[in-house]
Amino acid sequence: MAASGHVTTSPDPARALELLSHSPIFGGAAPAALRPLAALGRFRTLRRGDVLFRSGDILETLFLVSSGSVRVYRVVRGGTRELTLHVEGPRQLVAGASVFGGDDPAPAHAVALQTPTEVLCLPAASVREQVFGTPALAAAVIAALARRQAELLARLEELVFSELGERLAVYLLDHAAAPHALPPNSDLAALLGTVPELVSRKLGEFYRLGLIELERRQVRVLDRAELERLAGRRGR
Amino acid sequence: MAASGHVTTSPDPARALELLSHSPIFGGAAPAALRPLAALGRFRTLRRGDVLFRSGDILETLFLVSSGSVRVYRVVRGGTRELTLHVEGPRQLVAGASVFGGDDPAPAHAVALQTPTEVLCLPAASVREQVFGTPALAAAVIAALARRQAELLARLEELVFSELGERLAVYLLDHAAAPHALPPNSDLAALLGTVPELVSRKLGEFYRLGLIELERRQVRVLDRAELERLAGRRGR
DNA sequence: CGGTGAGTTGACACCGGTCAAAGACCGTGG
DNA sequence: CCACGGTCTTTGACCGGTGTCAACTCACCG
Repeated sequence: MAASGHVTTSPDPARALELLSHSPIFGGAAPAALRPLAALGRFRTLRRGDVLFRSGDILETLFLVSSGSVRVYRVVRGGTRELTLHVEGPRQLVAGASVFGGDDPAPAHAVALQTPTEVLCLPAASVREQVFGTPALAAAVIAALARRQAELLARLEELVFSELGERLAVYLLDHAAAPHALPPNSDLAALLGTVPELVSRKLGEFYRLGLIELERRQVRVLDRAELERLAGRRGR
Repeated sequence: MAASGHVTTSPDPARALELLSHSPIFGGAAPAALRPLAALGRFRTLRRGDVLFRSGDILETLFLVSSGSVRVYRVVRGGTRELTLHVEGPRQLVAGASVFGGDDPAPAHAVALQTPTEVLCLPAASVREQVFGTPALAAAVIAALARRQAELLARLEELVFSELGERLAVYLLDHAAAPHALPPNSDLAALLGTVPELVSRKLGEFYRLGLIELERRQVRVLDRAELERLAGRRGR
């Protein structure tokens, strides 16, 4: 199990302000509006696999990734399957919808993907107060939520209507521009909405077709044009 | 094609204010904050099938359903399939995310489901100005977007991980508490993310199992307990 | 009475998931 | 240095749900 008992957090208002003012959400606000938030922030350092929160938790904290990355996912089918909703990197928000959406419990789990991953923890109540009272911040948060919603919609459509080969091709084109270390098949499966066995099969198939090169989990795209065709940048 | 050339709109500040102040989104604001919006609103009356907007339109209008209902859906697979995202009834918002999410084009189509359907059209720029500057409104809009996001998430999970029988059972339990006129199978298919043939099969199956009664498109639930079991309100 | 559209039903193909077994890789400890 | 154990990956066999195509029925309407 991930270490959950003992966590280290530390304040650092200067770095917090730096991070806040460079994030897409809070960047639009005047430093004066951000200073009180920065003073309340606590940095927390995680290792790969460490749990940020669990589905069902009542969140009183908003997280802003400082370095590393955080994977947000749901566990379904009685725990037999996982679906990764998104992976957030530096300057991105985690748990935005939960914190602002009333006091509903979190709908997903969040764990660190890398060692180290550092997040800035902000108390929800203060964030809300500050955001609602600052038009520029309110606008930015609303825009961020709207964008996230559009992403979810695209993801929904992809998962429901396109088949595995297409989704994998999209992934490869998005992530493997340069030679790239492939995540474990179980992670890929969670991302693509399937199971590790099928990821293995499809990768093998792409390899046999000469579309990619596979060497000890390093992939390289060989036939970008064909992959894009498979990815469904097709004209029907 | 739906009549799109000629539309009638009319202002009615008193009714608009009434509608706004009773909607879940704007209800939290002081009447003083809503009056300027109400003055800018225009009511528009639609018949079944009339188009409110199309995917790709740049929306400069926010819609609030006054009566009737509006279906928001995406067309996929080169036009061969539709997926209904949600159906909004009175006092509900349509196009919220698009209006607040920047100047991206609308990601979905919207048409009226009933005759008549009346919507209040509000100019996006004014709405934004008013919302961002009023903390109570900003909070309500953010909460609404967050809730919508949670709904989308649940829908995604349902569509990806549960099978058709479960989804149909859920639909029947949600919509056919009392005897109820079933929509055309093509509409049901769009709602459930499948094709009319399969809806027909599953309905027939439920009928043969004695779970529902079917008489000229009127359904009645006979065995609620069994339907709920099928719907996956199952343990674990 | 013929035409049109929706609903129904059968045959069939295919994708995706499950289970099980075998192989590759990597660490630890003898 | 090698043997061992665990995890991840690969592969085969198999099954079931879903989508497609086509034929047929039925109701409604001119």
